[in-house]
Amino acid sequence: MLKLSKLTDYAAVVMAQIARHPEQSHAATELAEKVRLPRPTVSKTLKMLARAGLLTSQRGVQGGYQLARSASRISASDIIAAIEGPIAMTECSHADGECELFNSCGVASNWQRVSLAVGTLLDSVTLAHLAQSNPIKLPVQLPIQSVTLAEAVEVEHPFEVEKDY
Amino acid sequence: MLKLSKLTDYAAVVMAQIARHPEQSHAATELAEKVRLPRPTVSKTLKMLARAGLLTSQRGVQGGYQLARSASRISASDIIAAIEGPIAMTECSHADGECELFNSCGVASNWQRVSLAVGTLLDSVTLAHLAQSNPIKLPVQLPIQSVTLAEAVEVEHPFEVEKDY
DNA sequence: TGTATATAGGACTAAAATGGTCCTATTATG
DNA sequence: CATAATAGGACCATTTTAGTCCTATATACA
Repeated sequence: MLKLSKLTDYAAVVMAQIARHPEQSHAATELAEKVRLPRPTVSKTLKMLARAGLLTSQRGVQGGYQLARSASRISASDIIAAIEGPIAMTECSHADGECELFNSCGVASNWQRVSLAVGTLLDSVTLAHLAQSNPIKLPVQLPIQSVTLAEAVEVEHPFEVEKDY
Repeated sequence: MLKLSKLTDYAAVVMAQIARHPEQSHAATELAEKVRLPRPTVSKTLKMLARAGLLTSQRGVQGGYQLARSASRISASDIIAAIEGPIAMTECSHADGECELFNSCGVASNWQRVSLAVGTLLDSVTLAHLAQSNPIKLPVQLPIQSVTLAEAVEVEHPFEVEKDY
């Protein structure tokens, strides 16, 4: 499914909620009510987001959470990474690969490129985008051009993958 | 992590192996040795791929698996979907949403757009791309322009998300 | 026609990840 | 000093995933 975890989903919802009132401080209890999710769970995601540096926190009376920077400077991948760790589609996607099958694999480097492309895409989506509840539908030019991929035409010749069709 | 399951990873490796010799039929045992993975597991993924229509199978002596269509007509999302089901980043990404929080959520429609964009990206990557073991690094223009997203500039004004920064 | 070689389908188990709750600090306000 | 908030982490139940294995079915060919 290539699915985000529920907690990541909650995180996005909560972040969006905060982004809509960035000037004030938001307590876990308040946010839980707003997004209609159990308080302990909301609290847990808030802690994770704060530890990742996306939220600042204030303890004590009148405390709570605020965005650490503007919503347009927080990306979807920031939020995902805060909850699930770095975005990597495969085991070997991250640099310090310890997959002993790396050599016999044959697709590793290309999966890494795909992973990179997905990462770039998710970088380009901001919390400001997500928080907008009544979106204007405008095409957005994504900076995918910077991601390199093998060219299909070149592949087919050496391996003759097209022959059987 | 937004990670693919191991089986999906195996599936990609096995498909790539087959794609490199598309004219011949490949038995599970042979493929398992080539990719150095346990036979039952490889067998399982092959069955899934066949059931999804990406491979054709032949039983009996001299039987085995072949690509159902050319490698350039099989996409990464085909492979992912064969193992993990349809690509959907969030619970509510697929049409028949039954998330009771949909209304209070506030980010649903935009996550759906992001999910769509990731799907489009994965559609544009073919097995021919993946199978190429020594990739030529060429920029590829992805058809992401067709995916609509909320415009950040428009978001910031109504909710004043930029004010606090 | 029988035997060997394949895949098909699904049951089953063990291990890991996830979701969710709760408890005990710590910090800040007034 | 009491109250209200976050910090950190322990803990458990549930679900998902990985992996194996068994039985049935189909095909080739001697």
